[in-house]
Amino acid sequence: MGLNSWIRKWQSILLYGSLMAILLFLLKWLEWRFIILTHGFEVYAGCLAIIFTLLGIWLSRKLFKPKTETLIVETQVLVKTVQFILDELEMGRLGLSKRELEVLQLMAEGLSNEEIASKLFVSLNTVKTHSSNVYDKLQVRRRTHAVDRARKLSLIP
Amino acid sequence: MGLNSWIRKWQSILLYGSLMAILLFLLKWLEWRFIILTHGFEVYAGCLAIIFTLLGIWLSRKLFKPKTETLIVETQVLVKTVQFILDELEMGRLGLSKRELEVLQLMAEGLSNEEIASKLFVSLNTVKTHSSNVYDKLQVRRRTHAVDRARKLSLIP
DNA sequence: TTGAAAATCACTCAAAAGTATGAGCATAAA
DNA sequence: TTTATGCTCATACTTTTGAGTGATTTTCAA
Repeated sequence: MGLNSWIRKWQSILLYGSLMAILLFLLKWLEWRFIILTHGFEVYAGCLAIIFTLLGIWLSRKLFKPKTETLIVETQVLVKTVQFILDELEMGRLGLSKRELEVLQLMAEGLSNEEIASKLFVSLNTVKTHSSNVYDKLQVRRRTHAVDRARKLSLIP
Repeated sequence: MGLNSWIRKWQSILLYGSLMAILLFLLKWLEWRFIILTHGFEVYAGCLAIIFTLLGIWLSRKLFKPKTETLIVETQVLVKTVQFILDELEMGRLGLSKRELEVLQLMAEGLSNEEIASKLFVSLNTVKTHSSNVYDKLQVRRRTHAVDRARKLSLIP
């Protein structure tokens, strides 16, 4: 509960307290004027009870705020992604290493393992190892499938 | 509001009414015994007021179900699926046949030639022929390269 | 400094992909 | 009717890719 509403709550309590006091005085005044003269004490007490019960109900409804239920509605917003943003979260989740991502990117550009090897200045076998690791981590068995999945996971543009 | 809860509500009201009556009798009894003898009438009325205010609060909280206020929070979810439109012009320029495009699309989804064959109900050799033709027309020598180029030419999503 | 993860490389075998060539069939256009 | 095109399939062969295993070096954080 925020400070503001806390203050408002106690302001309300003071206000209602004052109202109660005024009511009591009113009743006291009425007592001498009419009620006691014409009715018995029980009627007076009954009126008092009813009035303050109603006051209590009113007070309660003012003081205690209704429970708020948050309903989250997702609105889809179509956005033309001009710029590619790597999904670091997915990267972490899959445990893809930097080198493996590099190989994946070059694979996506259509390079053969041989071409990737010469581009990264490593041996063909190294590229094979990296790509195999990528396949394991993406749970696929072919490079085309790996590329497709990686694209859908925002690992490559 | 259901019938059941409606009955319960009026049951409650009767119950609380009875309780109020009992309380009044109790207070009346106490009045003669102690309170009036030792304290002034104002104190008695004050006690009455406080008790019935509390009773009212309690009553209110029991009777009136807390209204659940639904707070709708809208969160925007980015959807980057821009409607894909096949570049018919490029299709005509390259002379890709319908079947070849089909094979290309399935290739892009990461399917093997074998899988494409069974999906299209043709033989593996047929798929090989189609894919070879695709490579020729896209001027590439590998399926990953073909997929990359096709994507850039808006032949596939 | 030490231990774990990452990066590097090799070797083998198997599977998949790609090349080349030829051919049958259907259909639509010339 | 002839021709061209697309789709189908086959065989033979080469190249590339992928799986599995094992090993060494590098890097980086605890």
